[in-house]
Amino acid sequence: MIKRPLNNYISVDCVIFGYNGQELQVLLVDRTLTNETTGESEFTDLTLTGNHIYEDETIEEAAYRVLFDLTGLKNVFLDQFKTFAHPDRLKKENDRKWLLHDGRDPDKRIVSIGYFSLLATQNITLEWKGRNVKWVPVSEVGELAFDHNQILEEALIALRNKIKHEPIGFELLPEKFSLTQLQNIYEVILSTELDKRNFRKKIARMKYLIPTDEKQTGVSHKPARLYVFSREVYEKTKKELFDFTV
Amino acid sequence: MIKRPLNNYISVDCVIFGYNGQELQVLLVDRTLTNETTGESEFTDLTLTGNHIYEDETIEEAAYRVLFDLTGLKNVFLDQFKTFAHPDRLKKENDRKWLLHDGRDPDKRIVSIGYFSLLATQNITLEWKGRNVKWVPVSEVGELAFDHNQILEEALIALRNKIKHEPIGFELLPEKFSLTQLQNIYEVILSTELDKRNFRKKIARMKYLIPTDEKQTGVSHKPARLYVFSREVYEKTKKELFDFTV
DNA sequence: TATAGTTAGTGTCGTTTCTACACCTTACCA
DNA sequence: TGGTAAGGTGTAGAAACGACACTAACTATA
Repeated sequence: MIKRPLNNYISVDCVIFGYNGQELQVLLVDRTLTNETTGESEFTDLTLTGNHIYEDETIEEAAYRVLFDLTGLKNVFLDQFKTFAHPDRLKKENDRKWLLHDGRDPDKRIVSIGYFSLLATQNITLEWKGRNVKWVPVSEVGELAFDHNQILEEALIALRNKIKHEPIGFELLPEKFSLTQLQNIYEVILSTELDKRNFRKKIARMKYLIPTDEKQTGVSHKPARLYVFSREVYEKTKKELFDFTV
Repeated sequence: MIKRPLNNYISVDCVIFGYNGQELQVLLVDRTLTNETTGESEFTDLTLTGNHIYEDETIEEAAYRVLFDLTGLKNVFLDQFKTFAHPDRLKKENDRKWLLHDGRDPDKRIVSIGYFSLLATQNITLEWKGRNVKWVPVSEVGELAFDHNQILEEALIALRNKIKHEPIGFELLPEKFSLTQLQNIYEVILSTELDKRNFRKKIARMKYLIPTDEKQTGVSHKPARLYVFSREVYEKTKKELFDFTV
């Protein structure tokens, strides 16, 4: 394998959202600093999935690479939402220790470009760069490493804004999904409750959400009809809105 | 004056929009490379207003600094919209020459964080860092330096998206403005035509656009009533939308 | 001082969308 | 075959939308 030269002052952080049928989740990675002489853990906490980029790589390619390494998937929803470069963003005590241990200069300023991603699968690699990976409900996220709480917060803001105006909810669902699943996505992300009948009337107007002949299987109640999203129809029928919020 | 250390791999580029009553404009800066031996100009073109940041400065502070240097204003609308870091973004021939002449390494990769700004004044400094500054109608912008055409394009996309959902149009107008002025802003930015009566009905529903008792002066026709935007009212009355575009 | 020129400002009607609200249907399972 | 659990549907009143044309107010100038 050929080593490609790293650019060590640019990184991407990917806020990877998932949905388990109940809650919005985010993918986090264990960070444990082991004292080399005693072998004991100095601290352990969690980070977002981030990565440096290669010198000849675009930031978007780097973000897709992170996603591919975690999931094996290539066509994943990905959106650059904000960039973080505060001079103190890596300067908490544990962060400095971690960087030093990793052979990096904790005083060096690193720009991190934030992407958020919506995954339709819970199937992720369990180990990434030798570290454990897991889903954590967004509501249960505690204190994260670096400025990752802030990055997560901004990712949520970007997600909520985007989902209000663009059809992206089903990126968190399998290709074929039920309207109840979709409604739940909106309810969870926007912390709101929606009326089932009104929601369905709205969906019926969106010609790009197309009912199939298939139904749910393996449920112990009336199975729901499954829908698919058609990007072609969406691109054809979308119109521009002018409606700054009252 | 104390020299603060520069961070030479992070920069901000500010896409500064203005409105002259007719068109959307963007602020551009002359870039002329003078051959040191012959004294002749090797090329001349235009750039956006960008700047490196100081080592202890946040990127937002740097963007505000650029705006302040150009306008003397401090409370200007500013929005971080996208970050540009393509490996080849500074590698056009003229760009390499310019960087070399400036004592910088053209092979070094520089991340640029894009901000767009809306200015309510046409009063700008005429010279900035020894370079001429001028307003150019967006429709008449030719080929710019570096990747600045792309940055401008993305800024326009961000502006159009934002203005559809958030009340920011009047950031391009004086504190007190007429509804016709406001309508023109929307028409120009969204390349659309709006019905005057329907526009005004919509405005009437937005309680944060408040009519004053004042009228235009110095116009040779019926003077229009002036309105002001109230941020307090806006923050109180805004509600969340859920309406992904049909 | 009357008039021409210019922009401001306003109402209605038919259509679409919004909101609130309750019951029957379908399938599985015990 | 009856209980359980979610799926799926319609209506009516209110609000917003889009299309459409005339009068009002002010200035300049003849």
